[in-house]
Amino acid sequence: MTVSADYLKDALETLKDSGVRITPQRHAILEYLISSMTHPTADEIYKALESRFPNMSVATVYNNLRVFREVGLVKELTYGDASSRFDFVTHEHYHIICEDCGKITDFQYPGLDEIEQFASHVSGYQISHHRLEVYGLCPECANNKVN
Amino acid sequence: MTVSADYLKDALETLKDSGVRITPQRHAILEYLISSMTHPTADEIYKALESRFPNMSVATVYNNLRVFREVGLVKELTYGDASSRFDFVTHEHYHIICEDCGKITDFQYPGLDEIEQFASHVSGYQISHHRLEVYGLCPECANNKVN
DNA sequence: TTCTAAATTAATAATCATTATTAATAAATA
DNA sequence: TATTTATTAATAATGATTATTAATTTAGAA
Repeated sequence: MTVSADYLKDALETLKDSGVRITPQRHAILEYLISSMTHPTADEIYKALESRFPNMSVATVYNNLRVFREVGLVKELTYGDASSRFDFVTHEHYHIICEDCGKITDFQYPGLDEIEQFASHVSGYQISHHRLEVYGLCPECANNKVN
Repeated sequence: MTVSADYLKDALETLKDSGVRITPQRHAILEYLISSMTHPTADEIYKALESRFPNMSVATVYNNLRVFREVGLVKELTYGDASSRFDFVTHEHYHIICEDCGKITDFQYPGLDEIEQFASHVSGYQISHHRLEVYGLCPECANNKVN
């Protein structure tokens, strides 16, 4: 079983291999992304690290999230709302999003390759990947609705 | 087989039933959404109607797209890029998006209810709907890559 | 028809996430 | 050590979308 520490170790390795310098800011952003399971926005990361890096700029967070995206360490999630969320890439998974509180829950589901093949067949596209999200009410919010 | 004219007729009916006034601007925006198969942005709609409505404001386009969304006539599509795209709602379908030119092609695929049930089961969420997109290269762009 | 209230529009200002710019700093390498 | 390069921080700029507000249009009552 891979734990957080290993994810971080592997991520730093990936950066090193890609010729990207490992700065204290990058280390902290990565650490936060891995430890928090909340798919945070850039601003949330910024605020979370404010006490440790009082001088860090929001732009630095954005810049490094872009760097991480480019080397494949994070995925940018864009839903209808204002800002992007960032997800540390571990294994393939999908998201269930609560329409009330915005919480994002991971789940795995196998075998959607079939859809890609079908799409390729009917459209003539060369498929590279797909994106799937499920929307609904999380148990807490569903419960609140009842009361 | 339902044709464009019928879609428009039904859409106007929906507006009427919802107590939403049918203004010339709304008529034109709807007409454009239905006729163009390009999933346009608000700005594209604005520019397309500029000659017929020289005084129309961009805000009017946004306002009315929101009204249409609220009565269920259009869906707002948010991808990674800058601006939302708007899709007139006819039958359920999915999108294949070209990663090169941004073209959006519709396709239909049955029976993804199973995923919703699975997601509900593992997460405890009350599922309302899902969203799926497939990404790749359209035939034209794939061809250009070769040359 | 005329009057009144409500809805809609147009113009414009405001907001807010993200990106660009640039000077200062830190790190890698010669 | 000297020099080049990457990175940061601060800030300005951008651009999509929303809010505000006054003017206009429409629907329905009198």
